[in-house]
Amino acid sequence: MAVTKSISRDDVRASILEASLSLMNEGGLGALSMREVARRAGVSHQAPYHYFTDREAILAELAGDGFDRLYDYMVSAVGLARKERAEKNRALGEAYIRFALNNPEIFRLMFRAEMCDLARYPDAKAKADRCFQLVADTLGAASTTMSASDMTSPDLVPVIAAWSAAHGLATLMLEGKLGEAFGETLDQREEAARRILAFTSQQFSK
Amino acid sequence: MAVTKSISRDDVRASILEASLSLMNEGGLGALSMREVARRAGVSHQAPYHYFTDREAILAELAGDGFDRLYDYMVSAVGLARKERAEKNRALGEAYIRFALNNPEIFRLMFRAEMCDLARYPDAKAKADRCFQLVADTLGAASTTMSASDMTSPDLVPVIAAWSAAHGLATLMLEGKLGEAFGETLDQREEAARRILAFTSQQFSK
DNA sequence: TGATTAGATTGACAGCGTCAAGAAAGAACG
DNA sequence: CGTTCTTTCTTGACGCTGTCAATCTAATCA
Repeated sequence: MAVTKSISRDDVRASILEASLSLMNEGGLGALSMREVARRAGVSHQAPYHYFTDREAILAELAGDGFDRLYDYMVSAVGLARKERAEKNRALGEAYIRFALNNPEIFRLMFRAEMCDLARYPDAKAKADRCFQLVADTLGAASTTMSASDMTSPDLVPVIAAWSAAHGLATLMLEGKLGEAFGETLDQREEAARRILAFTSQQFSK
Repeated sequence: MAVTKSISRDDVRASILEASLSLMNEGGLGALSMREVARRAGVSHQAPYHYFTDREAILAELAGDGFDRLYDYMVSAVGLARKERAEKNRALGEAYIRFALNNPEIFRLMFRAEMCDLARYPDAKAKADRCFQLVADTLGAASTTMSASDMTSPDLVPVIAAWSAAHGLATLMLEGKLGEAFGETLDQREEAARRILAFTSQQFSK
């Protein structure tokens, strides 16, 4: 078995994903077309179909990567935070919003049901669930584990309430619904989000 | 001037909008194509361009209608609520979420920046601003008026925090991120949202 | 009536996602 | 070595999209 193939299978696959990502970040989700991806990756317009069954499969992979990165954001933020529960919660929310503001297109992709039906892509779904579990574990009380199928549990009400607050703020800022006076640079916007999130977590800390 | 024209200009315009709306509600935003709209409205594929400059103009009009209906939802809910401020706030949030769950596609359209750039459609923007103003006036303290360009005001922090909580809950439910165990029928989902919102508004009522 | 003009239609173009068939290149085996 | 088989990739095609351009229709006005 040759140690070095000139161009390995994985290389092509990686370059397709890389092209997809850069395309999405440059021109938004709408700019991500199979043909343009192929063009950027330097392959024929049909080659991506040998690695992904269809467009949605690429989106699912990108979304999965996004959830992995969101997980890292949150884990490291919570780890760095002071040990008080309120501080952990605030750090979690801040990380969530920081991720959204710094990766707007991926964040949109991750949270739009019609983009990729996660039920059809178990790998991506597992990565998403891992994030939600982290949110629930961090925000939730000492309660051991709560599966996603246990969402009706009353214990989850505060968790979902707090998660919603962070998610809504991220979404509204991302879509520019809070007015541009809210800040033009990324730093200003992050700072504004921090102020609002501080108020929210203070209220939620009874 | 004839009182009855067989088919008036406004009729065609209205039927185009109606076709767009039903198409969107049936197959989602992705199913809304200019050509299919024209087909449904019974006109040539180019006729819509005599009434709307492009696809985005139709979306802007639909979004504007959506903001009008959201406004009505909220005004009537707040009017019916008991007169305590906390009750008004809860009613506002409930109306917001009820609108989202009952009009998912329009709600998505209204809050996705890339769908239609409201800056380019002043009419729709005015209708959106009217909604946001109502939210601010209802949630906000006695403070008189706060323009959208005054978003940096500290007075708005609690307003945005509460709005974010409702918007995030609506979004997460709409996109199925809270698990299907959360309720399959619309009534179940509305009831679940009510529970969570009750918790949130309780926390925000100090 | 005939001229003008606004409204609506048909036709064309480039781009899209994806199915289908064929080419190219490498491995397996006589 | 030649032959066959399999995996990898390309080319070509189809029907769809949004939109520009030119044409046709029908109503208005002199």
